[in-house]
Amino acid sequence: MTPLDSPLARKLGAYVILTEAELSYVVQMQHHQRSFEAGADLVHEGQPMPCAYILEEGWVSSYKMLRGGGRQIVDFQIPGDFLGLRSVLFRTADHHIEPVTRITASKFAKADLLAAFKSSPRLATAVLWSASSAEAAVVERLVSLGRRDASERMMHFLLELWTRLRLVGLADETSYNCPLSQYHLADALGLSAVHVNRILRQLREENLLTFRKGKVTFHNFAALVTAADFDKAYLDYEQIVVQ
Amino acid sequence: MTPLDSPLARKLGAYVILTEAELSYVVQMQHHQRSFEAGADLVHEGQPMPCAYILEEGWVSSYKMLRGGGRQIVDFQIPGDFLGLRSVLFRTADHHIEPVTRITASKFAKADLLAAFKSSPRLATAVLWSASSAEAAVVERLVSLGRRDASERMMHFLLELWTRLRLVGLADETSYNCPLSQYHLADALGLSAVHVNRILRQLREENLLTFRKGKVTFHNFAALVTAADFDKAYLDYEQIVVQ
DNA sequence: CGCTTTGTTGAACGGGTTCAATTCGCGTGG
DNA sequence: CCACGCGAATTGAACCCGTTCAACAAAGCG
Repeated sequence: MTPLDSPLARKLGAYVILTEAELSYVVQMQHHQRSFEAGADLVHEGQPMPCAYILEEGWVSSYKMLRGGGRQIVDFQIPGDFLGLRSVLFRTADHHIEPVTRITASKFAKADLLAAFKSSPRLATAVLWSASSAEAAVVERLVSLGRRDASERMMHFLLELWTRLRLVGLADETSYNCPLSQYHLADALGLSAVHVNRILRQLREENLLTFRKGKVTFHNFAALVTAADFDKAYLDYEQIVVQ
Repeated sequence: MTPLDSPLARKLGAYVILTEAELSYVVQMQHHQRSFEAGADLVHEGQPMPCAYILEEGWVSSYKMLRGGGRQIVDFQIPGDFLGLRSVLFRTADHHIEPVTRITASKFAKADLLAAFKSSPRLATAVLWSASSAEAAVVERLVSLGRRDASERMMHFLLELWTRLRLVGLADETSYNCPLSQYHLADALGLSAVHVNRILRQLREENLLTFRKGKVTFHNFAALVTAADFDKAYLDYEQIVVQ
């Protein structure tokens, strides 16, 4: 694997310029690959988790279950994201982690990460930055659930996914492949699957975006960004690259 | 100030057993006290923030504004919590920070914190743990906004506040003082102030809890925990104490 | 003591849910 | 190759939780 094949290296490289040595360190951390089937819980809430993973391929969801059987998806992970980074620090996971598709991920131990941090503070900064922007995305979702209507939530969410996928080279100018079902969207956005369907139809009819057969396509970017009240700072991520 | 007077020392001490030296280090970090008036923005979104604070007294809210004028409160901070810890790492704050009451807080620089971390890894662990459980609380609120109805949200939120206040000695067995207005509750829980009022009346009439004149009182703890689907693990925080 | 903020209550409205039925896509086995 | 089965998508209709608008009471404060 070369740094260009590694979504994580691409992402970290977008935050901080990394040296050859740092890049190869990152790549080297990903040699222990393994694959998991869609739907099979990777981590079960309350279960101890001694190690974490770097997601290489496929999509994952992190969610919490409620007594009544309801489900709230907290976040999705895409290639280059960490799985269970928090759980490494603590004894047990505080939510479920389940692949949305078949995935491949590389395992690493707490010690590996700490060693990497020790050898390169800049690498540590990049990882922290990445973790921090994942947290910011969760906060942005909180804002959506609290104060945005269904249509705004959907647009905002699909735009946010686009910026994240872009960072690892998995989206082009106006579209990306997205394996999420309408049930996934519903459980992430705090809506019913039925209403997700209606909203998607509405957005399609308004010629704003299309989500069909696993592919999201934006038809009017400017209108979407405005209607969703999407923070344009996200769009400038690529300009973070400090050479 | 002694460790017992310091909410932060109390909280960290609940996570990890700290030595005399570590405790005094924590106390020493809080010598640079200053006070702020209620309502005056401490940090404005997008504004650079070179240093952070430890909240000593009073309550603070962190929130995001929406284009339409709506507000979503992301979290409240109580004594012992950090203000703008994240903003220290990054250049700019990603949300507003505003005192709910008149507060006193002690300033510290990024370097102070890093020095503390270097001198005591256990202190670092405790701080990270504390930051991490704040994040977990935000996730729990996300779940509330996505999948719980107004009554459950309210109960869950007031119970969560209780556990946090307990940790710093600001709540007794069944009650605590709470300076939040119904507007604050509304903006934190994604409800309208009118509906917050109705829900509080309902909870009072059902003899579950009372929130009047700045004081929250629980009347039936067991029923509340069940109705709110509140994770009892939170209640066992005091038992976390690992040496 | 008036003024502003906060709390309280009623009535009408509406976004989103729920229930139910139908269709579509697709892998599987006869 | 086609029928079957099953999960996902789609659509309609009734309902309901929470909002909005509006008015008023209470409490805090200079």
